[in-house]
Amino acid sequence: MRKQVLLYGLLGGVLIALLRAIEYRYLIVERSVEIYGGLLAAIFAALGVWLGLRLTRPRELIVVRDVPVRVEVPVEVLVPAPATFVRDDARLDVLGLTPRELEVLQLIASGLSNREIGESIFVSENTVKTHLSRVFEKLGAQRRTQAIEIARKQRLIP
Amino acid sequence: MRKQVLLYGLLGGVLIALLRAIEYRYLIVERSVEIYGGLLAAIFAALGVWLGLRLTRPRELIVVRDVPVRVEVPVEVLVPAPATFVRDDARLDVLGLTPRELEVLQLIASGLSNREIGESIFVSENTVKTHLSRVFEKLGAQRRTQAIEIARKQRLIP
DNA sequence: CGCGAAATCACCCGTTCGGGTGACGCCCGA
DNA sequence: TCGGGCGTCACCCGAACGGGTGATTTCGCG
Repeated sequence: MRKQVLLYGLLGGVLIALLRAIEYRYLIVERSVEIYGGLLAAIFAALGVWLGLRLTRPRELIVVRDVPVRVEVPVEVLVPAPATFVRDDARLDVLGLTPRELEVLQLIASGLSNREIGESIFVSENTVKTHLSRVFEKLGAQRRTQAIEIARKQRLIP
Repeated sequence: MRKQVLLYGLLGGVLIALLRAIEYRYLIVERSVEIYGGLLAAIFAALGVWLGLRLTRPRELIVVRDVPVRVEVPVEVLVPAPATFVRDDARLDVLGLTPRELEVLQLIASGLSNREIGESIFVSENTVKTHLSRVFEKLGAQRRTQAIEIARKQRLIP
């Protein structure tokens, strides 16, 4: 943060110096308003581009990561804010995915095994397998990883 | 597309006219270089902001969907382009993932089986399994779906 | 030169997954 | 009231997967 303030200050100083230089030269070389005007325009256009991008770029969030075993200290990292996910319900409809099927689809995408899914939604592992079979059939997938990828591309899951 | 060309052309004309006007006024009101320089600067800064935003805003794509059997007419939908993915190389380094390991990780995320991965990168299925074992170990995953989810959260893969 | 990291491959073994089949209860709309 | 969709569960079987061990080659770094 402080670095940014310094940067802006420095930039301002440079610009002022630049303007002085331009004005000074103008006093020496007569009738060159067009040249220096153009130069000025170009400089500020570039500045505008930079500034516009800088001010409107996606905000960044501080994210505390899931800490794996081998790391002792929690790590904080700047991450661009993700675009909000909007599920394609129309797509869901044409595929004919039922709510339950979508649910297990989301759960396999989160990395759970069939057994874990069964425990988390209180059904037997066999039931989970049945749901998944239908999901695979409807999505045209042979593996769960493939189903996840397909569903993601179709915007059924984040 | 043609509309944009026209727009830009029009804009250019306006700018030229503006410059002429400024210069003209300069001939009348003496010693006001600073004022008109500032004006010029402000105008082009604003132009720069607008242009920067215009040129770098996320494109929208026309997506032709995979058409399932039950739909008679192909559907086209405007979808905001996803924010460009930036891999967290630092994170990659901390975890100690080798390039080859990252490669197979990306391939399982795309839904391929071990055999298919082996065929696509011209190594044996056993080699793929070895790479994957190390990936799981380094990511702390038990399943490939879990590895995918973890890697995604850590911004190692899109 | 030697050492270690990376990449490659093989084998074994147990678990998980996917496909197929069959069955039962519930509920909603024709 | 009857059919069909949905959700639930079970069993079998073959394929895929994951874990473990061991081995070889190559390459860069000290």
